[in-house]
Amino acid sequence: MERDEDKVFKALADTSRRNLLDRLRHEGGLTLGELCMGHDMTRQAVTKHLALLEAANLIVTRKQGREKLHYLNPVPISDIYTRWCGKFEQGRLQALQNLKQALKETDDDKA
Amino acid sequence: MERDEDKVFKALADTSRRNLLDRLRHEGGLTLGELCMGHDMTRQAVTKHLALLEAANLIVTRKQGREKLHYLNPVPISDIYTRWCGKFEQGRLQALQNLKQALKETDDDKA
DNA sequence: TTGACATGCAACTAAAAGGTTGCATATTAT
DNA sequence: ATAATATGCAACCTTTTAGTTGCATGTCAA
Repeated sequence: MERDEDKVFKALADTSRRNLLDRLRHEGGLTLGELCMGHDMTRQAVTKHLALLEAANLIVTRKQGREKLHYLNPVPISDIYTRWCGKFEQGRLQALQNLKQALKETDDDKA
Repeated sequence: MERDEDKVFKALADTSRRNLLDRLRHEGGLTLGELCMGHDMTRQAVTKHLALLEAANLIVTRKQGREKLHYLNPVPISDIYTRWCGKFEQGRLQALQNLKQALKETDDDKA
């Protein structure tokens, strides 16, 4: 079983895909052709990236005639953001405390 | 050139590594041996995961005798969290607006 | 209808990722 | 010293990923 969370993290792991998301965040409704411009890849490579992003529910598409329009769906990122990063944010102070303590003990060793 | 951001995203892309971070967030200073427990992998596999996490600066280590203690460093996640997710958070409403508009136009087509 | 345009699908290749086994090294305890 | 413990390093294997090329399909315009 592959969790959705995992799909999202994997989708975000590639620079090209993050760039695609950046562009769609800035301007929704771009076609495949438009998304291909300015990338050093073939159209098919971009298609695959978009497929992964769609599978992770990070983008949503709409067919209009022979064109396919792409929209960013920010919800999964927001979910990760609150659920996982938030979890880390809660543990952040504790973790920093651990680190500081560890460094302090290292100093004690030297002294 | 491989950016730090990329290392962090790639490090977060694996479930096992996220689990390791979870454990270190909950309890700092665990040794390699301790981190191996409860994982269906060899010690060497865990070592590799930890190496990636350390390269991404997500964990910090301290050598104590023959043991190696591991600590979560929450800073890079916090950076991503504010810089990249925050960027998306800013674009979130716009993106949702794009989506709603797109769906509306789809309805108009039907009507 | 015919040509041009936008996208879809499939087979293939190269490189990276995740994991293994085997052996080496360093530290602690007896 | 020696044995046990904790970790490090390297070669190797398998699967996944990122990309390619080639061809098919669907839509628009003349």
